[in-house]
Amino acid sequence: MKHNVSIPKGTRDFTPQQVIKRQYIFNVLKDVFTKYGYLPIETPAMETLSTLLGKYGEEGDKLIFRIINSGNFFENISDDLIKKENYSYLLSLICEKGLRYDLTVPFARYVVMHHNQITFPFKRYQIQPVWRADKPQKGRYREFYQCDIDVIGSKSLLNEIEIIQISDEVFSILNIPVIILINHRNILYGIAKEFNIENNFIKFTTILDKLGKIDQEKFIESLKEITLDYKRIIELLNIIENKNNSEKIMFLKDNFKNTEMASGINDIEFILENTKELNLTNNIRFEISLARGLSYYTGTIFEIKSTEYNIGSLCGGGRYDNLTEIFGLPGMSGVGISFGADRIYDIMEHLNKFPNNIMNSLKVLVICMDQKFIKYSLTIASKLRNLNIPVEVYPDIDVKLKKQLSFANNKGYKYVLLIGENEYKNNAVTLKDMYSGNQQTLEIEEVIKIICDYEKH
RNA sequence: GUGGAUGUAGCUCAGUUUGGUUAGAGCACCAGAUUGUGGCUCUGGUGGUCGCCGGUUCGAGUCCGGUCAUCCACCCCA
Repeated sequence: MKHNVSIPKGTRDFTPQQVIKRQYIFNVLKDVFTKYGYLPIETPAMETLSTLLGKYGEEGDKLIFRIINSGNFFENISDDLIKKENYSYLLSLICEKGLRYDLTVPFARYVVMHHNQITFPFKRYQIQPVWRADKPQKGRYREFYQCDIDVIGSKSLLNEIEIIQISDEVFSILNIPVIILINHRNILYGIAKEFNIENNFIKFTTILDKLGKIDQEKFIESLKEITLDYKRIIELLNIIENKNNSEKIMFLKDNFKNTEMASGINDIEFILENTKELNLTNNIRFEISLARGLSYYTGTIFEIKSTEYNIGSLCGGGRYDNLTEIFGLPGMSGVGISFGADRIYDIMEHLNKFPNNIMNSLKVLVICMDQKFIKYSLTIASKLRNLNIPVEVYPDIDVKLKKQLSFANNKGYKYVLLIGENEYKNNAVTLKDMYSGNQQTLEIEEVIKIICDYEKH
């Protein structure tokens, strides 16, 4: 039978196995976040467009899913308006909401709306799906989960350090080797200023971001578009590329004397210095080509990548000074990072990083072989459940035993309890170990003991 | 938005180069070998408008045109 059903492009269903694995990732994240004093919040799937638009740059605005108004939204639209072909204005009349694009902007909105109930500095974590109307491909979905932590109301660089520490801890628990990339907007700005291209700053950063990703010729081509001085920039980048963190810092200090550069370097130096003795599992690299597209970042910026599998970045974040100002609350500096749970999942699946015992929640299947023993079977199942042992009772009594055992086998059950005439008469059950194939008829107390013993190791 | 690839059974895919009886395989499913015993093995079976529309032809899964969908890369990003 051909059934013609589908789900929207870029979205996915998750099987029980996948959900369990995903929950494992979420739980690791929650545990670490909680350990550092972060509290959970949740915000609605949709926000008003005035909250969302203009925060993610021109490209980002295009990728926001819009929700059409309910009811007869054409009611107030005259033919004249349609003839004028001002589509963006028309759109604004029939569409006032959109699906959230990330968790940082809704968080900023949340802080503004709730600031009189919040004690600052406020540390929150948030694990929820976001939606982007991107073209899907490997590691890119239209619906995916972000797991954000942010600290707002504190300018201290200790927050940056803590974020690095948390990231390192998360990825060492998940057993994914990563490299933590950091940079600073002021350093980028300092470079731009030196070459008199502050006017083209955003463009400059997006070009810089492609260093090493596209071939040198194309890179030079795009640099030419914004400055005639491109040779010096190339020269500079080539010098910097092979240096280690402290050499890079020295070099920039010596060659750039503007105040922005000085403050950026100061921050990076402080962060690197104070993470040195934290025994981090993963390396931090100061990467001056790291730019990040989101226009709201103003200070440190982060990105985390796997060193074993290329699937884009696993985390991205940074410091933003003015995000809440747009919503009318100035002077609230914040810093945060977002963990891409779906990519973390993909990488763990691909590199086989999930712990083996992750699917072990299924323990006992009860098979009742005749209607007469239903009460007896249910009583035994209850006894086990009272001891917190997960038990499933096969519901269709008259299904062949062969099929029920095959069911147990396919679902990975460790134990099957068989209940029939013999067992009932002797007030016992037959315990079958599906792994070894052995079985014995025992009193219920003995069975419980065996199952509990197994549970312990 | 630009470029490349792929659509055949529930799933993974062969077959398309060179058109030719009834379109195959593995997995999954059902039945049996085994009426109170799963996995392994063996035997048999169910299951297809070959993405869709049109064209060429005596004849199209195969050739041509269009269309839709999916995947990959670029862009950007988690």
